[in-house]
Amino acid sequence: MAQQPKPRRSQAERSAETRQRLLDAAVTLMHERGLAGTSTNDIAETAGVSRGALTHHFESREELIAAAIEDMLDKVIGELKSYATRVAEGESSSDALIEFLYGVMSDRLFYVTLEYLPEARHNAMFRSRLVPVVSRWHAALDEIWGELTARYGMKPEAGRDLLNATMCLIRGMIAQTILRDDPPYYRRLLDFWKASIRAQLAAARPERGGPRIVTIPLRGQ
Amino acid sequence: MAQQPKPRRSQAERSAETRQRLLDAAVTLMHERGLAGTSTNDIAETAGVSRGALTHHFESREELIAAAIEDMLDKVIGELKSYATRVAEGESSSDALIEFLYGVMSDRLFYVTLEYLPEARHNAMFRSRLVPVVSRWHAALDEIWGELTARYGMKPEAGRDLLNATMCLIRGMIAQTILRDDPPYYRRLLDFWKASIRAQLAAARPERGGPRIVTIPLRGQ
DNA sequence: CAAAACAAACCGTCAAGCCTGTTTGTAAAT
DNA sequence: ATTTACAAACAGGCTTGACGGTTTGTTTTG
Repeated sequence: MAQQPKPRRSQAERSAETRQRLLDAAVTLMHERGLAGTSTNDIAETAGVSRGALTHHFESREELIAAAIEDMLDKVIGELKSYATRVAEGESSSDALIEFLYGVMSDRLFYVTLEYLPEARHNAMFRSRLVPVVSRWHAALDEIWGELTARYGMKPEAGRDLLNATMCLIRGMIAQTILRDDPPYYRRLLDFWKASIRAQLAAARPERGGPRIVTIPLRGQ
Repeated sequence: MAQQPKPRRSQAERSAETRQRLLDAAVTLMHERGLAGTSTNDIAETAGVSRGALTHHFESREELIAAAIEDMLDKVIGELKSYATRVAEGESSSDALIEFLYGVMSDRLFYVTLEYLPEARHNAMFRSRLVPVVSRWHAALDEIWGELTARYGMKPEAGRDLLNATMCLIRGMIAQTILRDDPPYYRRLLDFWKASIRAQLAAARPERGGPRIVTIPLRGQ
């Protein structure tokens, strides 16, 4: 009942906002109802625009979904790059970084990923559409992890192994949460992993040239 | 053009075979075309039976899919139990066991799992329908892994952490293969992990009661 | 600066296709 | 003969992409 919110936005503004509302709605619905449970109708409704507007902005449902995923990933890449500076300045331990990555992935990112992975697997067009963003995402991960391992004088190549293992572990954990609801299980696993990484990083410190010896922290008691 | 294959099978035989053909077709199609790309029509056609036969055996598409998943899992559980005896008799190293698990998961199991995880996440009925089989699957994993860790005198609790990490890593790796086609990446990661597990098991050998020290194998050169 | 011409954004309906579950009918086993 | 297994036709619902029409903003012209 206030004044009508029509401060004469420019075409570009109107267009950008509508487009963004559609992208956000698509990601939200993919997360909440799944890709299969998300029709273009649902997306338009959630975005608060007509289905006509949706078709005006996106050639097909597939293109909208892909654009929404790209948008989501680009935002997360932004968060990552911002966190990376903190890591570079030594303000983040490996423990904190791992928690950060798990947080980012389990917030929405990997659940949404699980929604579209099947489509990506069976639809080559869709998959190629996503490859560039995914590469940017991987590059951002390499970058932030490189900041960490560099501090420990670890060779980039060896560091990347730790990153890949860490990310795959996190992916697997999140997939597992769907059929196994057991928070302590995941807490414990993540703590175990943080300790492993800590040990590996410590072992990389180039102090003596001899064989690398490291104490493995006790787990689970 | 041979003789007609109608040696007067019993009802139970006819029924069981048709049912099995449907289950097999469902799993095959889930793997090849994805869950979303698999209609009951497709399943009946692939199974070589009519859609009427399908509806006769399964109340709904959802029930058929669930039954197919259960069947697939039960078969894999069988393979696992059979391999477990080999482990118990010391005929399998940790390296071999990890390769075996990766092989089982990446053959079809986890790709099919990725197909139905979204449905399981959003459909509570479907999820509860699967929980019992999934529990049996986890129990079989615990059993086979227990055979291994017991040989090293590792406490079951600590051993389970290694199993969970191993399985989650494998899950994450397989999910990753969809958007990143890079066999050396996965080969390297798995080798890295086998070495880690080897070291952890060796460290668990109860020789001295002192702090556990273990050499970390060099990676990547 | 004002009006006209144009372009872009947006809306709502329609038709075609597909898919699932139901119902009705036939063959095979007990 | 009766029950079970299977087959085929049917009906209803949902979804997507297409299209004609309307509103809003931008550019050109007098």
